[in-house]
Amino acid sequence: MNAVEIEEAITALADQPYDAAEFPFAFLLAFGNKDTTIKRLRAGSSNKSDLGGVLQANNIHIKTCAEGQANATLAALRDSPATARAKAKFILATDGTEFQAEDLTSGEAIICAYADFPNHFGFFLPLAGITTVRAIRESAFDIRATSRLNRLYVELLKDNPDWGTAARRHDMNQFMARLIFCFFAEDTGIFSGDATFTRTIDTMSARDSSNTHEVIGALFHAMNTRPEDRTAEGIPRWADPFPYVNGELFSGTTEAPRFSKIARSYLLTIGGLDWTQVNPDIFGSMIQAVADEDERGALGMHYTSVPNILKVLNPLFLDDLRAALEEARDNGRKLLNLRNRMARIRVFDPACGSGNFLVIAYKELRAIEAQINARRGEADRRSEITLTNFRGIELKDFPATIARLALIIAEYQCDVLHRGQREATRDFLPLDSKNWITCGNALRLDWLSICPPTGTGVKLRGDDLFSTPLDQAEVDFENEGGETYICGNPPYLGSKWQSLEQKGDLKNIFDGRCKNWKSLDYVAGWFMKAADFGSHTPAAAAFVSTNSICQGQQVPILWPTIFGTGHHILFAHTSFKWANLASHNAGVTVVIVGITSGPSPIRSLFLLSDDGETIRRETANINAYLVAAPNVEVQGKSRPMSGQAVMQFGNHPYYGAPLIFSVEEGRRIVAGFPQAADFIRPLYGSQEFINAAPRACLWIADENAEAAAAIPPIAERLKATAASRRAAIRDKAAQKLAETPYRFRDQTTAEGHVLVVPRVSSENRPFLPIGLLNAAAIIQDQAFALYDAPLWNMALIASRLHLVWIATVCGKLETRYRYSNTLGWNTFPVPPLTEKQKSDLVACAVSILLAREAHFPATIADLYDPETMPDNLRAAHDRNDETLERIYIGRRFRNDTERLEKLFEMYTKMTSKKVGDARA
DNA sequence: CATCCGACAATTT
DNA sequence: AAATTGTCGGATG
Repeated sequence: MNAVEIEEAITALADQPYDAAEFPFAFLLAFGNKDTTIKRLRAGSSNKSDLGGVLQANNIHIKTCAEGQANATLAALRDSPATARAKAKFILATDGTEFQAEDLTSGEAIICAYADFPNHFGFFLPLAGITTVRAIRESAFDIRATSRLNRLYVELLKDNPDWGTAARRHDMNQFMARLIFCFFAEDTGIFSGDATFTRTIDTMSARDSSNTHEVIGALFHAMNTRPEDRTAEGIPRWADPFPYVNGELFSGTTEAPRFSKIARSYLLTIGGLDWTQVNPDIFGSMIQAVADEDERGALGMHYTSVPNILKVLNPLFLDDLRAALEEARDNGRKLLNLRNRMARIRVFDPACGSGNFLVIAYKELRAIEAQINARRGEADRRSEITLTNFRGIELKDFPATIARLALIIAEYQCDVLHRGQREATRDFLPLDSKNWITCGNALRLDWLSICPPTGTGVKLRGDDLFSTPLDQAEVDFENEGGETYICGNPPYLGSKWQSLEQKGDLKNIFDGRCKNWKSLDYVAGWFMKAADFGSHTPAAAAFVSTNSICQGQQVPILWPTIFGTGHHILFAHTSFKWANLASHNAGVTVVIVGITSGPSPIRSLFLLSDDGETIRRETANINAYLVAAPNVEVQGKSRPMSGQAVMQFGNHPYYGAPLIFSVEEGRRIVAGFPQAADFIRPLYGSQEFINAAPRACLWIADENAEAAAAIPPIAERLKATAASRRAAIRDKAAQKLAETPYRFRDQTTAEGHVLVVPRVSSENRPFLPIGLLNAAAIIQDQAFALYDAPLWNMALIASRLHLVWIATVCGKLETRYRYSNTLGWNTFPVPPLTEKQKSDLVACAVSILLAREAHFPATIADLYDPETMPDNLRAAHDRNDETLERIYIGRRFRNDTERLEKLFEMYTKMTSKKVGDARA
């Protein structure tokens, strides 16, 4: 169960009549325990309670009690020896009126009315195993509110299908945003004491809900009408206490959808929540799920945590402002200059979602400004930082609407925090009517018109007029001498997952500027647009991105193009795993890259140390691989550049899954038809090689096709292969291969021996897996093969030097090594080798093989486990490295940094010489 | 023809 | 549930 489902379940539980006997079980059920677990607890077999309650080991001790006994019961639970013995994390006591609980690990306690306990569900989330993401526990309110709003949204659309159509979706979204604003306003004092939004709806609308929409409509109408115009507009007297809000939020239609009885009661419940607790950055990111079928249930999928947002914003500009604040000390003049500078900083998020980057940036700037004002003795001064300087583009209407609202709420909260409730309320209404969040396709819109450069009057112009309502972003606003910072977390989509439209977006940006742009990730578009923006006006940009744009094939496509615009990498954060609110937190490994065309003599590279700490390193340059080294982009080559043997891609089955089977299956076939033995060979991909567990495959030469097909179990598999190839109707290559179902697409084998290199393998091993197999072995496409290659090639691949190269210039699968013949092997710089050097290396390779042999039948995975790697094997690798590195520089390298430096240097020399040759 | 990628995916601990 | 570690398909060059 995810957090939303749990919230729904315990809300339902609290709504039911209290049943003392059932409560503990219902409670545990709501937190996602399986029926069988509950059954066992009921039966008593797993119930460890010594007080007649319910005690689930390692989790919680619950006891219901007589009226008024909750406090005493909680004390008894705390003192119970069974609680300690079963290592309970929580204790809980309730009499159906009062509810008490304690987190025994932290000592945190809850005492509340029984009906209110769902408000504290975040407290108990560890019961459901949701502990890793702190933000969830700390934003229990946001989850509750989101989940309720979602139910209201769905209910309203059910009764008002026309509001769900494309034409009215915006009205619907704006309606929801207005509701949220009103809930927030009535709880935080933005509305005066008489303007109680929820209670007014409750009392003025009929219980049968028939006129709810009219009451809400009247309230919205009032909020869109100046006090002096209200009589003329016929605003009812009971709507009069509500202030004029405007701010575009209430302009346009004030019509409301019709409410069913259920929808009305949802509305009143949501209004009853304590909206002072809303956290705009978290709420905003979660609420996207409210209006999006795809994201519903996968709540918070694109949630960017505050620490991650700060990883972008701090090095981009906040650190610099804080340093300036530090430097200004109490110097009034300097403080004033800094405040003036900050008032003209623009933050632009061209993939803003519901605006959490903008909200955090705004809050941080306000915090710095508050310090300036405090030092200048102007603590309650009105802020110079205007919301119009926080701009965004968002594709979807609902998040775009919410982003504006989130900023408005953030502004109010900052005013309360830094200037006090009274000042905040006095200056808040009416809202500014300008729209500074544009709904549209960021890759098609002209960023210069959304953030016009200083001194010029660029008008908004969308490249695609149909997806860009022209009136949306007409904020004429020039920012003389101001700084612009672009930031965000745009969507990532690998080249073959993109829709035609998305491909078109990239074509629009990259076509004619670089070749092979079709292989770029969708996120590359944002970097390129940011670079183009920065070429027109001073700016710096930093995005969270999938790490693949800084790896392998994308590097030589994207980065020379970006560097060509005069940009460089200002700071970067190397790969770290993405974390979101989903309970199993799979997904993606990301980097953060900041670029600018301005001066930046010192550049910051952030890395995660082994114990998870972020380390900052200052360097003169950061290259496209996010390495502190000169710019190099390694271009794949189809032939080795330095005299290595040819490395081939393994044999691709190409829809030939039926050609592959287990070794046991192979034995069964041979047992029935001994003549089949001639056509069955051991098969090795990555896994099979690393774990010394080959599979079997059919391996049939053209001239044996008929003989093989005469064997029934083989014939069956050939038929299946032909069928699966024919089924790939759009793949021409597959259609052709259907005519030769007895063979893999490729059919290459060795004469004597073959060297195998897995395509993907764990990054935890100290050396790359490489091995020697006899000629019978078939290498499948999951591994590379060097057929009959001299063993000194193996010495190269087994070296630390080669691992460093592969780890840097090849792609990765998340952080796994992904070997590539074109990118990594063919480009690997090797000095010319003498026969003596070759035979020395062969000896090294042989001694590695012999060292492994001594541990037979240990697999590569066993032998190269960093914890348990045998000493003799380590020694053999050490000799290999010693021998090879002496060939390179006449001594051992000091460390991997030096190894990489040398390899990059050799590569640069190697490739620039090629260019020279071409000219000559 | 050859190959590089996956807001991953399957398996183990 | 978290940690570990590499399949498989197929568009792209």
